[in-house]
Amino acid sequence: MYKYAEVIIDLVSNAVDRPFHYSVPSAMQKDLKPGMRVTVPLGSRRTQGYVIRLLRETAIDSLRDIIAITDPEPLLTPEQLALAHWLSMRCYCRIIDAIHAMIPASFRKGKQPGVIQLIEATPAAATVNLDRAPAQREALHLVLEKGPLSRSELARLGISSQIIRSLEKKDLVKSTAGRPAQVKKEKVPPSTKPLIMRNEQANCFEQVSEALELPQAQRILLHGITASGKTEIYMQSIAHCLGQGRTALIMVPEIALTPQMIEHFEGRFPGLVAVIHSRLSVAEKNRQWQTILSGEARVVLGARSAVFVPLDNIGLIVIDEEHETTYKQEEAPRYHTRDVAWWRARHQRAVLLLGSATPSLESYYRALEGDGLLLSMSERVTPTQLPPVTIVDMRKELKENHRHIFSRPLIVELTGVLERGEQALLFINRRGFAGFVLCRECGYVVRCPSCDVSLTLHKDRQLMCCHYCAREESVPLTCPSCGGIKIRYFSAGTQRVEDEMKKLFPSASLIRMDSDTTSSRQAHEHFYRQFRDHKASVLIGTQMIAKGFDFPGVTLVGVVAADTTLNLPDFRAPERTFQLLTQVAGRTGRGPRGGLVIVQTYHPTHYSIRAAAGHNYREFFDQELENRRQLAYPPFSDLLRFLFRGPDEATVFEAANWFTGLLEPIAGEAEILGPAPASLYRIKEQYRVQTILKGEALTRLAPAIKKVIREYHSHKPPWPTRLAVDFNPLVVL
DNA sequence: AGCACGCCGACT
DNA sequence: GTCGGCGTGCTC
Repeated sequence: MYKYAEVIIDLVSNAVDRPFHYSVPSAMQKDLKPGMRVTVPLGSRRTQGYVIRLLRETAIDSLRDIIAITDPEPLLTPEQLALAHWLSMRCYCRIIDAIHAMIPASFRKGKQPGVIQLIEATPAAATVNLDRAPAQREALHLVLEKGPLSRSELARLGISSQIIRSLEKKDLVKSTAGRPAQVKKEKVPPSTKPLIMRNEQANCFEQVSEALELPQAQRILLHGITASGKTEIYMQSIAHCLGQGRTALIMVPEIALTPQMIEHFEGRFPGLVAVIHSRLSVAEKNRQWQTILSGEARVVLGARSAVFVPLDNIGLIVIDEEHETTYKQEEAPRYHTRDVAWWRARHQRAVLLLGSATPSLESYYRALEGDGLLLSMSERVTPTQLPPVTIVDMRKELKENHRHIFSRPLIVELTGVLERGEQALLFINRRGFAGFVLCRECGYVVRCPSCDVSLTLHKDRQLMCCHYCAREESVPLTCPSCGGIKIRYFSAGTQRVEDEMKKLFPSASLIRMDSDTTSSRQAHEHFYRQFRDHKASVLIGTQMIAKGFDFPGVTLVGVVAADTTLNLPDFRAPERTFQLLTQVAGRTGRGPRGGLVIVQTYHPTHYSIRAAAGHNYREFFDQELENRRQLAYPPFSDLLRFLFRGPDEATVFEAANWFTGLLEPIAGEAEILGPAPASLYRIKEQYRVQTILKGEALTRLAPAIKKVIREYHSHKPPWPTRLAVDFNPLVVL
């Protein structure tokens, strides 16, 4: 018998980030299982905790008893417990942070929904004589007749909970965890049939099927250009996997999880799909979770957080658009969905299928090196060509005295599109009107007083807005520095593009989509429909229009300023630019009239832009890989970022220096960069200083690093400086 | 995270 | 003399 339990306290604090041992009262020993939630004494009060392990013995002498078991069933599966431990080592997070990532927040407060107590008769009930307790006899009779009943059902039949308790005491009934009957969905989307695949597609599917038949975990990268039919391969692979009696987990970027997308899957696998994402209501999330726990759901479709769902017997994990940055969680636990998925694939001997038109450098390099399978598709499903891309050199435009934010070629093409009644997308990766406001006489730039960035002009509200802390200031009429009146607005945003469109083409109907106009999912849906139904001819937007807008009516895509992303001081800027341009370019040329892409840039010869224009992933990859090799950046190394932030500049540096000193003796071959001010040195009144550890296979250092982090947190007096640790961060700003 | 313990200022 | 301020330290 296990007399002791290892418990993780449900408090988000570094001070209790370690297992605590408790003794299990003998009455509880038969019920307590790992993964269960319990009430335990801690100091002078009670807290919730999670049992991570049962123990036969312990070296701790001052043991206290577990007070109670919270739910009838474990909240965490054995796989999730193992995964939580791995996550805490990999992401340097508290174990409780890892645990919280696996359980919906609504489950954690109060009782576990979807699980109810069912009252069931014990074998002893058949022979017992209850003549002197008629109420109990009647209750027992009902339970024997009608099988397990919930307390509420018994209450409806006139059996009080007092009676049930008496029967429990006599061991004539016992309560077990059960689930209420399923609520059936009213609407079932029309079912869809598998499509006939092209040769190339069928070939890729064949290879995935073969991998599914193998007994070991397999890693496959499916590199297919936009519209090459990756989704159909996913669908048929899922079907194959279900045919083996296994389940499938499908990850998509949050933004792709539209009602159309969900219907698509539900239509193909009616009654088998559970959908998990952050915007579900509490009740809906509970319902979806329940279908997973009960085994009713065989396919789980979800965004990032769904990678932790307690789905058993997984045969296939798909990560669609695997390069997307939304797969990285930017708060603790700072995991990458791809890494967690690969862990689970290995654990369950499943196939991990990564799909993308522009794979991350890490994934493509890994596949090229022979770690896993690389499948490629270079043809579109419909026999349309990839659109020709014209690069416009904005320096030349300027030299020839054309100062407009739209180059002459773009104006010509826009005119044509509007005359022919076609549609255009205008992409600009900045919201607002102007990126910064500058005095032409003294060069003064209006900056946010709390953050280390310039303010963005929002002309509609006549305000300047900080895109980091949302602070708003009025627009100065005269320069606050020199009193000059020659104020200019630099680098255009979506509002400016809208303004200029209205001036140039007053009769054109426009839609602007950015986080200012399109904050809710409903707004997103609304604009999507409007544009699809040709209620507007030009759609102006940020990143959010780069994905999922597959309209045959679109014959022109204009990238107003390709340099916005390229100029970010981040080593992944070229990769992000290439991905974005490729994605935007893929929005056109889907109809019979073909399409055209115009990219405006001040860096017309940059390889990211040239390769995107030539639809040549390999050209981009080879060049970028060489750069990464030179600088020993990923995939040739791992990065570990320690970000210190706090309100006092000197203290933040002091903390960072002290911590970095602790790191030196354990760094080994790894290189220590910093401490240095982060590119965004100040956000919301907080100074930010970072130290970056760069080296091959940093995971080997994990235990030692974990110790250093521990020491930092236990140092007295505690630093008022917060430390965030990020393994292989995607953005280093 | 919370809560007790502890060691210094202004009060019924 | 005590009540209570919040810095410091601990919780199986």
